[in-house]
Amino acid sequence: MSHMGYSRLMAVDRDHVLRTAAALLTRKSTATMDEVAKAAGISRATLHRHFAGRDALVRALESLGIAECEAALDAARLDEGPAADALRRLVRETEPAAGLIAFLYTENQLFEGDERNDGWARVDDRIAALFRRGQESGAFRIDLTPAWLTEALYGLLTACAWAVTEGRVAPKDFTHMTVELLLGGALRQDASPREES
Amino acid sequence: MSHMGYSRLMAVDRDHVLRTAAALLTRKSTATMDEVAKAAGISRATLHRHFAGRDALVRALESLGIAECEAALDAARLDEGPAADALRRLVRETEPAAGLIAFLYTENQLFEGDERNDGWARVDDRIAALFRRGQESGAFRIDLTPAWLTEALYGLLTACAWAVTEGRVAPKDFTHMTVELLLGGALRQDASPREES
DNA sequence: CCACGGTGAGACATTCATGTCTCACATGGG
DNA sequence: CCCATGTGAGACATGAATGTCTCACCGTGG
Repeated sequence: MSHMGYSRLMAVDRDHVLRTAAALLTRKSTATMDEVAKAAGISRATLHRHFAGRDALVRALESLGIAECEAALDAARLDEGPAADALRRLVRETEPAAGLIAFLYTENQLFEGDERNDGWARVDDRIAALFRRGQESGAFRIDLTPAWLTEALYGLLTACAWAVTEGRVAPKDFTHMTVELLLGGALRQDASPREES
Repeated sequence: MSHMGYSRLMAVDRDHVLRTAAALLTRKSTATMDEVAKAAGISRATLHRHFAGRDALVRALESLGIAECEAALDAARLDEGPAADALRRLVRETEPAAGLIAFLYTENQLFEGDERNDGWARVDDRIAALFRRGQESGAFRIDLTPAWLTEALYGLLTACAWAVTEGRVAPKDFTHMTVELLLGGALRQDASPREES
């Protein structure tokens, strides 16, 4: 490990492969190992040298996703300032990883019987703690449990990531759409709605 | 077609098979045709007699899901009364089909290249029209587009359905958690939050 | 210059879900 | 009673994705 530079025939960058695979599997969750290798610009043999199999690749993606979530959690400084602002920062920091999170959130249904990566428990706990803090400070309503708000955050991130890829939401609106719906909901709060019908 | 009654060895009820398959695939989206047949109490041969293949089964489930959505849309009477109340009725009517919707919402990623069942366009339009009506009446905020609110509804239904199956949300709270988050968001509106930190 | 490590390409066997077929059997109607 | 229909069980072939292996090649470092 002296130069860190690499031509197209040098040692494969594990991180580059993982991020390429994440980008591909985000769009097509059933992509073949061959397609993943092609997307990363390497051969299937080399891909298999770095990740023993598809399971290992998905597990590595899971670890990457957890790491990115924790990095976003760190960068958002959830303990500082109003909980609502902390949540806004969290969503903003999470946006680059939203596609990967969407893939893992829907793929996790496959790991039902197996042992669950306990990294998710750590991430879930930190997010739930933010919602709990907001409830205790009086900023968040208490009839929605922190566990549900955490799941709702995952769900909205996933929905908005897909909506962006399908062109239903503009990429620049990702953070606004996600965080505003999660925080304020669809109802207007400022004005009294005029009755209809 | 005289009696419509059937013993356990008589003609298989297509609707029963579909609903059993929906319930199974909701929990395990990768279930094999053999597992689907076992769950429905029939043999794989019989299952294949009714649905030419897995694709045909998923398509039939898609049609069932669209039909249930349209039935819920009809029952919710979206044109009557305040839009917020109409949305509450819609979520309540949709709850029984939430698992199936969750399966289709995540499985639809697989039908990217193929032709899309235009039934979803009808459902999407009716839901988006509800949100638009709410915006025009002044009840819903206008910075969240109807298309995004529609996607968010799907996403929250899916997230809440999964949260219920995983025990993170009580089944009886399904409608409340979903509709209250979608309408009101996480923030308290009545009281001014006391500042923290 | 040469040996070594990492890679690409391809062949090959394996596994698994699927699609298809046959046969035996139970039920219900004529 | 006997036949038609629909079913269950199982065998079989197919296709796709995967896992494993070999071989040739290239660049690096000695």
